Amino acid sequence: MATAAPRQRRKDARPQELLDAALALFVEKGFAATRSEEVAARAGVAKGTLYRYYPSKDELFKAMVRENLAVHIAESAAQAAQYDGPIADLLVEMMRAWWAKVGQGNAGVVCSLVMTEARHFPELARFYVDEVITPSQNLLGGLIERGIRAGEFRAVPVEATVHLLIAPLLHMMLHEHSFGDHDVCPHTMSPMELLDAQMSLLLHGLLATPS
Amino acid sequence: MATAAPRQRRKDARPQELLDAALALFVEKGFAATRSEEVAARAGVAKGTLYRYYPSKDELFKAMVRENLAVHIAESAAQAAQYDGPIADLLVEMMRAWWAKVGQGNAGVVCSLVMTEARHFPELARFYVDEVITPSQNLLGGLIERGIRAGEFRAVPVEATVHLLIAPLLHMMLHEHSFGDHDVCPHTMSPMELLDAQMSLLLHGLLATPS
Amino acid sequence: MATAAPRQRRKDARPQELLDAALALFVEKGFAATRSEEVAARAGVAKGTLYRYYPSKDELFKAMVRENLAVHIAESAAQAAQYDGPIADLLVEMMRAWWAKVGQGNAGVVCSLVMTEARHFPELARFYVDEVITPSQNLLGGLIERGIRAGEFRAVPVEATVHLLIAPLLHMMLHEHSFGDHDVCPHTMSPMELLDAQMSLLLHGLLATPS
Amino acid sequence: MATAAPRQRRKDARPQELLDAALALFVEKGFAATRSEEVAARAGVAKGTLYRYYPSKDELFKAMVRENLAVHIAESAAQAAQYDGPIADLLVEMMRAWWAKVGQGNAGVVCSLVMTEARHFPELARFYVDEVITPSQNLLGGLIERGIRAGEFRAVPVEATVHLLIAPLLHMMLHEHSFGDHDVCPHTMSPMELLDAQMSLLLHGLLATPS
DNA sequence: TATGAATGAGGTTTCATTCAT
DNA sequence: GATGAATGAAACCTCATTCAT
Repeated sequence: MATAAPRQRRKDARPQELLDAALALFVEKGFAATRSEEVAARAGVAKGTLYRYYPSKDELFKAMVRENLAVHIAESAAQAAQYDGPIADLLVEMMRAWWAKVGQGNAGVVCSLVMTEARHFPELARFYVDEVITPSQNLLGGLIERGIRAGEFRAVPVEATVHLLIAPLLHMMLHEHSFGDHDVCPHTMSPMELLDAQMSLLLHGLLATPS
Repeated sequence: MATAAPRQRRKDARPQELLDAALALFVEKGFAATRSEEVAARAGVAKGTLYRYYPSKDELFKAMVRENLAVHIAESAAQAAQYDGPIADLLVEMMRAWWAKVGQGNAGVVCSLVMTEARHFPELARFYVDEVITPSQNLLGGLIERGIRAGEFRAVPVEATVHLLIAPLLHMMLHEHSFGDHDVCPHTMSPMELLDAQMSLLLHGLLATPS
Repeated sequence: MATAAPRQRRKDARPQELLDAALALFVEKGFAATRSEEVAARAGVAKGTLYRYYPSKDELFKAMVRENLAVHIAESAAQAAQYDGPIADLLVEMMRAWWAKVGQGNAGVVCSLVMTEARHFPELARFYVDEVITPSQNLLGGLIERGIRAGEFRAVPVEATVHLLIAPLLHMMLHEHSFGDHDVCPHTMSPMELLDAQMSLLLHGLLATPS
Repeated sequence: MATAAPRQRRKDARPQELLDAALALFVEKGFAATRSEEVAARAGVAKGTLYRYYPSKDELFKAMVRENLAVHIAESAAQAAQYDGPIADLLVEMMRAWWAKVGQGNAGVVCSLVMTEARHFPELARFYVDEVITPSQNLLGGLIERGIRAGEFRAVPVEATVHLLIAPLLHMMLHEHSFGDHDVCPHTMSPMELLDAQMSLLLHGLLATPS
């Protein structure tokens, strides 16, 4: 049948459409304030249909998060391995690449959402920590250690340094998520500007005359 | 009368007891998942009593936030004014003082809560931005500028630098708030260690041989 | 003591002040929508004081009704007995007197209130019927019968005629009570005009040429 | 399918079933004393179902009133226009027709209910005045004026006369509504008897010897 | 498979009434 | 007696979830 194709395509796309709708609404209004029916409506289906794909609102949330984070997991670990030049350059490159992926797409707001709703979803929190935070920290931590061993970096505390690399960007995203609307806090910096300034500062320090 | 004292002392303390109970529960379970009755119960009163003091659950939340933030507002601006030595030392001093105040007491978790629940409380978000974030940024930004003018600091972009000072600490608090329970993410660093490492890094930079 | 007098006077007046406040508020907002505390406040006392005088909101209502109706009960029966002239004149006179008493003072709105709230207060309904409605009907019915026996009136059905005398005035009061506010129904007739027109019509009929 | 019918028929009938249940309970116990859940139960559905059809208890009340009054609005105006004989006969006819419609069916108790609850529903009060009271008054008033112009009636004040036509019947209904139960006031007159007696009295007057 | 009518547990809020001071 | 803080039953309403069609 000619009509079967689009209908089938439609049906196959359902789960993704529902997850997209869920993401948009959870970001906009928060998990608790979003009703299942709204999600269904935004995905163009009826309330009952949502429950054919996800057995509860909680599971919908978790599926949405996993789906949107899964893409970015276990990606960029490889490029760090076979690299040769100065670690500082690689570090800058990786931060920029990370931001290009996370900051622009869905992953960013999903991270904000996870932090925001983590108390309701302990398993999800653990998943996020295990699959997103820890790998990222290990990746960056490994780079720092390489730089130190190579004599390129000073013998800084690795964990703190990693935190100092990650936190400003994550915080900026969460800030945008929490206060971005209501024109409450007009940003004068673009994220990339922040990133560049951050990397420059971290590498060279604030002091004019290094001791 | 001797018996009058506890009664009266009790009554006068009610609002604060309710705010304390609210803070504890909102932090523990989030705003939406906390029932008014639980707040009342934790404060040792019945459901209806809560409504004698705060006309709704929303207002209770707002009052709790304002109360806990009000203490720290408009405090530390003064000490920065009449200071003479190196700005770097003052900066380190202020960050440590800020952390001692905010990181230890209630203000820290309240900030995390505000970020977490900001979408439900637009007015509160604005209040927080106007009364907490902006003043803090101005204070630190002023210091950075003084340092640059004095030739002590390099001509770094001020806004990004301020962000780089604040974000790691705030993010650490939020991280603790979101993932701290469920022993999901055992910290190996103490906040003060992080702060020291952060300040050292920011001042001297990561590179071993400054260009 | 000099201060005892006014204080005592005050206390003695309490019950009446409470009943007055209750009347005003019940008329204004209805029984269910009036809170006990409002009644107390309007009477210038605290909530608890109200309960020293009336054991419940229901009892307060009943007391208020009885108090306001008691005055008019068993009054005017006497004047009808030793009267000599035309019954028609007496009838007109009594209706006018009744209106002057009931329509102007509190009794009118209390009647409206009783009708409005009667379903909640069965005993009160019975009290009202027994002490107000039935005596009034008997009084007027007796007059009509005297008029018929004297040949002054046609042999009309007594009960219906009594109803026709009473209903228009009661209805006008209730109408005012229900729709009087909200400038929903501007009256062009004064009650006395209505009463005169009514009596004239009832006595002489509508038809130009009596058959 | 044979089984589809009752389901569907059931669903379509829901609104009306709910309105019927609401009418019965509001009449029986008053608006404030009737709980939403009772209305639902009487209609044979659960609490939540009621709210699928009417967004609040207030709206349920208003819908019920409008539904029950809408039938009678804008009906009988026509029959008055093309009539030829004596106005008195037409008047009697119309009053009897009106009573047959209003007095027997739901409209009567609904009118009583509106008067009783009018203070809580200002918009509804206005609706009732505009759509029920005023048109009725205009209709009857027009007839009276026609009769006066035709010389059939004396030059009586129109507004008062209209009031005298309407009030006794409305008052009887309200009386029944307020005191009818509790066998508090056994009626010896049937409404039709009252109506006939009323019309006779109004037309011919009470006096035996018209002056 | 998709629908959306129906459900009812669960939450917020009100307010008549009590009682220690 | 007077007060008003405290109580908790009761009412309204929401919305996640189910299930007959």
